Amino acid sequence: MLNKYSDIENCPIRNVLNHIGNKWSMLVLSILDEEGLLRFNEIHKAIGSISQKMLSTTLKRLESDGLVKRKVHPVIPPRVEYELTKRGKSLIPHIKNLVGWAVENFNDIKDSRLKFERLS
Amino acid sequence: MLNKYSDIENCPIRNVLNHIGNKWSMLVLSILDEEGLLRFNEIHKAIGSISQKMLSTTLKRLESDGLVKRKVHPVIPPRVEYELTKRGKSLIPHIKNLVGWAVENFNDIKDSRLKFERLS
DNA sequence: CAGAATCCTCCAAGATACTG
DNA sequence: CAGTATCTTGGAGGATTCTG
Repeated sequence: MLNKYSDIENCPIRNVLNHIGNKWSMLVLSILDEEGLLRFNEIHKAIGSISQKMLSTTLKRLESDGLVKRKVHPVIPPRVEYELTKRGKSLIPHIKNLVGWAVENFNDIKDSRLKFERLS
Repeated sequence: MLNKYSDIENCPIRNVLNHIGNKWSMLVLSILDEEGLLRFNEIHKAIGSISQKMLSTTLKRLESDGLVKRKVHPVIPPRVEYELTKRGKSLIPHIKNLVGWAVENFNDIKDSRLKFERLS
């Protein structure tokens, strides 16, 4: 370990992103927070642009981290429902704060980007 | 726009991740917050494992978003210093909250993962 | 309905070498 | 010292097909 920032396995900053910093995780968590209990296809329709494979992968990762609970009803056709766990719910406020910051600052950031491009 | 979650350009959730959800941005922001004004090579050494190219790319993106200020001193050899802007500083508390959550929950998450793997 | 399996594309990220 | 300029690659993500 070179220093306190370079230890990938145990650096909390790095680990945050490896858990929820991928393309779909925060979006799925936010939807489950807003909509509550949802079936696979309901989440699928809510996002619209996600593929079945990526939704499946994302849900599996969130389930393995204990952020989402998967309930299988043994009926035909299958009925599988997803909802946030207690741990998942505890993450929601932080996501909302981040989203709130992004909403507040997005226009200014877009302006900064335009200025930056004109100077390049 | 299919619904409120699927509009990639204007969805704040998606935009948060596109800005700071890449591999190095949050780490660089955190280091600049803790260490204050730093030269290019000082950041490079602080992280250790990042390549010059990725550090350059990351700093440029943060600068273009107005999160980091770049000061060039016209001397030889070159001296370039980086520090957080006001906007960059306003993001720090949210990052810290997220990191705090990750630190608190990381052991439990690792346990969940092990259990999940044993059942698969 | 809820996915698994397969194949494919593309780009973030890395390695290396060079420079004002 | 503080970067570019190229080249390369692993793997996230996507498209399509199949199934209990």
